Amino acid sequence: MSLTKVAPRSRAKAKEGYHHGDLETALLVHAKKLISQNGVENLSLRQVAAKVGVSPSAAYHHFPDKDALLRAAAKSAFEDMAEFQVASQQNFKGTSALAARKRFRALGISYVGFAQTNPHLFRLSFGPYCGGDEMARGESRPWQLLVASLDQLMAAGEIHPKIRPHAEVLVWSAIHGAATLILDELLPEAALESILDAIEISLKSSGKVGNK
Amino acid sequence: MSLTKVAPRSRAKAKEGYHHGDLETALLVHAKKLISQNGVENLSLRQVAAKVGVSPSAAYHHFPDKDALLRAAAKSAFEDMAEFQVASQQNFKGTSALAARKRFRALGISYVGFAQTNPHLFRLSFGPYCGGDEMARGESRPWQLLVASLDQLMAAGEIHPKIRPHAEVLVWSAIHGAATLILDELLPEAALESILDAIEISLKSSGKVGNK
DNA sequence: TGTACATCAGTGAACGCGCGTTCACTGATGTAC
DNA sequence: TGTACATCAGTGAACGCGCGTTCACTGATGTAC
Repeated sequence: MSLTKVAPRSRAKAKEGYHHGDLETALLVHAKKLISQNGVENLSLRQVAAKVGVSPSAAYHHFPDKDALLRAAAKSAFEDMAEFQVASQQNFKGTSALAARKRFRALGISYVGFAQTNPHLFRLSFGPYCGGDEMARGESRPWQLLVASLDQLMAAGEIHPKIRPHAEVLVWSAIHGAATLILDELLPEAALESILDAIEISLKSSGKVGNK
Repeated sequence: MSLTKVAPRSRAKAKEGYHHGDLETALLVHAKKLISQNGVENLSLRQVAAKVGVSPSAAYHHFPDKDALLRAAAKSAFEDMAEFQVASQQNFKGTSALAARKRFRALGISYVGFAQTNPHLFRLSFGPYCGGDEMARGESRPWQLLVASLDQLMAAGEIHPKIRPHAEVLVWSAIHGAATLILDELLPEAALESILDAIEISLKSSGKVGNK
């Protein structure tokens, strides 16, 4: 419910031994751990506190309410996905068109892979607790990774200049849709390859379609 | 939790005046109504019963548990979307390529439109309570509408034969992703037009992409 | 048609539960002099 | 360095709440003869 934002507080690792050290981080970590096991809908503040080994009320010194913790967890999970994506790209170095395309595909495949490996965290990242603002403004890591990958594809001549401005939106939609539908078992996992092929075709073509 | 399926029971409109008449339908209708207002996460069986004007335990004569009601509601909401889509297509009759394309776009636009008009019902249709089976097998109404629209597009020469087998999957992913991301305010509503353009391009091209 | 009975869709009280949040508190840590 | 005090991150008991589900029940409806 509440719209207040999470207090920034000590981001740096506080020294251990002082009361708890860094309860905020600990709560976040364990919240994500429990969510990834049971889903957001089955998470309670008290569970998190218990897991961390702290009384239920302690959390209120770090988050105004449960919602704020969940929003922080959602944002954090989103960054986790970015890390996962970065790792998946590292096997494909170089500036060739081939390398750029392989990195691009790895980005999409890892997006879906993260969703499959961590379905509950993926669901958490989107929907009600989605931070929104920062991502809509293109400031999130996954978005930045996508922009960078498309820039490289463009530099390698794999994207038609007329299409480039719409590329992020198209790619994100198609991959996000694929991830969601595969998660819901509405599409087979194999569909992803077809989708990636189709995306590449769209990006490379001139952007003209028959008479309207 | 439970995996038991909803008892079929009297699908036909039972005569009013007998106890309740058709409590199963009434529960379903009011569950959807409440969900569309407050979201699934805020729905309780007791609320639904109260809204219908029946005791909380009455529901158990029609659904084994709350989960079963929610799954039935999810399925019903999905069919609602199909109705919404059908209505949106009716302005574009004819067998010309132009008409087929307009109907196709109307299908995508109405998908997103339904999501925006009924965000909670849209969210309900996918995710945890998604029936899965029937849709995965392509038996759901929205899927059938998509297949029909693509067949018409194909007949009108707007889809390259090599692409046709992958068309459903590509289109559904891209549109579903767009709907979800627009709902989460991660993409502007205007992005949909670009995406539809890109989809049409993909469908019409030959399916070949540079050396891999 | 009338009666006896089985079926079935409701009631309403009760259950035990875990939840988010509050409050007054405590005691460790940090700081000013 | 030592002391007095302010700050702050914890505790733990308590709150009121609405929840899903159960149970024995009731009374209306349908049915066999």
